[in-house]
Amino acid sequence: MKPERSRAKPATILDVASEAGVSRQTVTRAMNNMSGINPATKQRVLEVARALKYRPSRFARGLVVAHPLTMGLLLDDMTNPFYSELAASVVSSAAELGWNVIFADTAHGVAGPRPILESLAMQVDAVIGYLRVRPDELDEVFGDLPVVVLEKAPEPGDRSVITFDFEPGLRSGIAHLVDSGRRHIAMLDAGSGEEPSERGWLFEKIMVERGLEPIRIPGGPTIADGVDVMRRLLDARPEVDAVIAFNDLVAMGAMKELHRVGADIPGRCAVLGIDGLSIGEIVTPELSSLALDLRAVGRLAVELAVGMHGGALPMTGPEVQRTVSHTLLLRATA
Amino acid sequence: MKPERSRAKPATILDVASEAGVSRQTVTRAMNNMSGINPATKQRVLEVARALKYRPSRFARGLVVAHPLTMGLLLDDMTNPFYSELAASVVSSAAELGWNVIFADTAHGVAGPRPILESLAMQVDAVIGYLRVRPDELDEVFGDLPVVVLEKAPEPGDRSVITFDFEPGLRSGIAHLVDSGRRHIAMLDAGSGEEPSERGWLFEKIMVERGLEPIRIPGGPTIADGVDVMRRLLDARPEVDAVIAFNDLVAMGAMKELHRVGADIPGRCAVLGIDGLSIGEIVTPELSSLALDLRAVGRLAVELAVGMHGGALPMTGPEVQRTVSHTLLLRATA
DNA sequence: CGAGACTTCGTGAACGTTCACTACGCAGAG
DNA sequence: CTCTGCGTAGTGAACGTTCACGAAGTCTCG
Repeated sequence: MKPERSRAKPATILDVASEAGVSRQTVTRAMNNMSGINPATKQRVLEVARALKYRPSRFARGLVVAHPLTMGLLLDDMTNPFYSELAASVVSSAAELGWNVIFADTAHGVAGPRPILESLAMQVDAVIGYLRVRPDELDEVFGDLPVVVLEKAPEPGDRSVITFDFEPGLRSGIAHLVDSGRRHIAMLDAGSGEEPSERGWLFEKIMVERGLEPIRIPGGPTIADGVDVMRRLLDARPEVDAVIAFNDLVAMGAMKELHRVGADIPGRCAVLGIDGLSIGEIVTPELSSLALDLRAVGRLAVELAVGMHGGALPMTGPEVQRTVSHTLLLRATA
Repeated sequence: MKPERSRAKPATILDVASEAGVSRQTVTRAMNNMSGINPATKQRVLEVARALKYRPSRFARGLVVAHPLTMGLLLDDMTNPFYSELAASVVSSAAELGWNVIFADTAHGVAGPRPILESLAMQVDAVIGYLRVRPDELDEVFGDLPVVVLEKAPEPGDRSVITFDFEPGLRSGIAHLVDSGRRHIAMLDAGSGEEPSERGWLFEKIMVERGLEPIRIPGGPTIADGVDVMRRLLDARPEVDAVIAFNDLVAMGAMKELHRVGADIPGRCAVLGIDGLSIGEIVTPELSSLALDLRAVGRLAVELAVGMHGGALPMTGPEVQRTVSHTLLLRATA
């Protein structure tokens, strides 16, 4: 009464072959329904395969046939709509090129980002992601893997980087607010601590250029932070008549607070988000925003990564560094 | 002036070995920084490896060492927050168990879902997903792979299924609306065509049981559909004082329309969504909903799939069929 | 000076599959 | 009766890596 290898080893092609009384090659022919096999044998082999729960090893197969290419996508928090819209774009762009996408979410990592990175590096042929690690650490982990880093200022000798240049968008956003009569414009920022983010100091720079006072309130990047920072702003500077938020989530938090105190949007205070998420349409009034074309960003990232993988593009240098900027998406809050 | 194998074949461990004047094993030792190697040789090997752009084949390695397990996740549209919240949960639950997750988005498939399914089946060790295909087709594509199907009514002999039982949630939702004095409750449905969805006919059943008229308007599942169907409802049945929407997106669309016509929520008309998405918090007033614990669903799906893979659970039958239901999440619209 | 012990490195085998080729049996044509 | 061709099936080799083992060389110490 032996346990017939209950949970020992998964069946191999040889197990199937001997059980069905044929050779490896015949099993292969049956499994991949190739020509040159008698329908009766094919049937029999298939039945044996099923009985033995045989599944061809993807590793052994990958060794022999053309490898299925796989992209690693590294995101901070998939729950955030910004990242999920980006992810959707990357997945579909990659699919069009015949690549798979494997995900890693650094926010929910069990033991910090580093192990996640290491394990991802083993599994994939290229990486796209929000990588907030030093360049040398990048080399250490990924070696010569193609890597596209998102939203990072390019430095000479850097890997492929897609930079988000907030300046043109911010400039046109502020211009629009000023043109519509706003004079007390505040930025709901989310740098690290009291430090301004890049968006924060660009805002200050542009405002100063225009001879306007740059009101900048530090906070966090979530909806709740938006509520909080807007409340503080209203207390400290009741004269504000427009806010630009660190992102759309913060903007929607700010809108919630404005609604709570009964302030009309955009009458009493205009609101301008950053990101241009599609969920900006679900709030009332619909959120105006400095929009990034996330579909285009995802597609660009995939094209760069695939290009580097194929050797059409170098792994580093200006040729693989791109800049994208925002366009003013006017809906109803500004 | 030969092109030194510019784009011919990627370097193998043997190329590195001969170039560095050592053996395979020494290269292995250097790459996986194992003990028993002279630091100087290790350094040299590493340099050669880098120069040749050598990357160990994950297939060859997977053949020898313990396989990294991979989960396939099949979703309709990652852009939809419902799916992305679910995806985030699956990714993190899987990561905790040491599994990778590879994504497929059937909405953006190039040649229909079938090829996507086929290619996924080759790549993964288990599948979780919204699979709207016939059971026999499932067998055909996935064979004996563990498969967890989401949101499907269980049938005898079925594979693993996580059923969403809308009845308890709907019952308590309707009870709450009635208790707060609503009498003209409508369902903003999104079945196929004029046909009621499961949520639709359950709504009708419960309403009839209570002796109330079940008003059900067919529509679609998006925000825009919500706007549209609410407008039609307001035209046809101005007396409605509460709506239950097919999902949160439709509910938010309905809220937009109510805002547009200046109707107070929940004063003039209560709104109850289904799903309990976290983005329900960004609208004003915050959306009440029949909430599904998506983190729990994701975790459950992963546990079932991993259990089936490991042999702890059968591949089919009642032991791997679960039912989850909604809880009434009261925020501000009902 | 020789016996061990340790350090460093190399060799055969194995993982599971597919490709290219060969072998067999049998039909019909010459 | 032999030759050719076709349908079917099997065999050696290869893919690129790691594991288990063994073989040198160096060092230590009696």
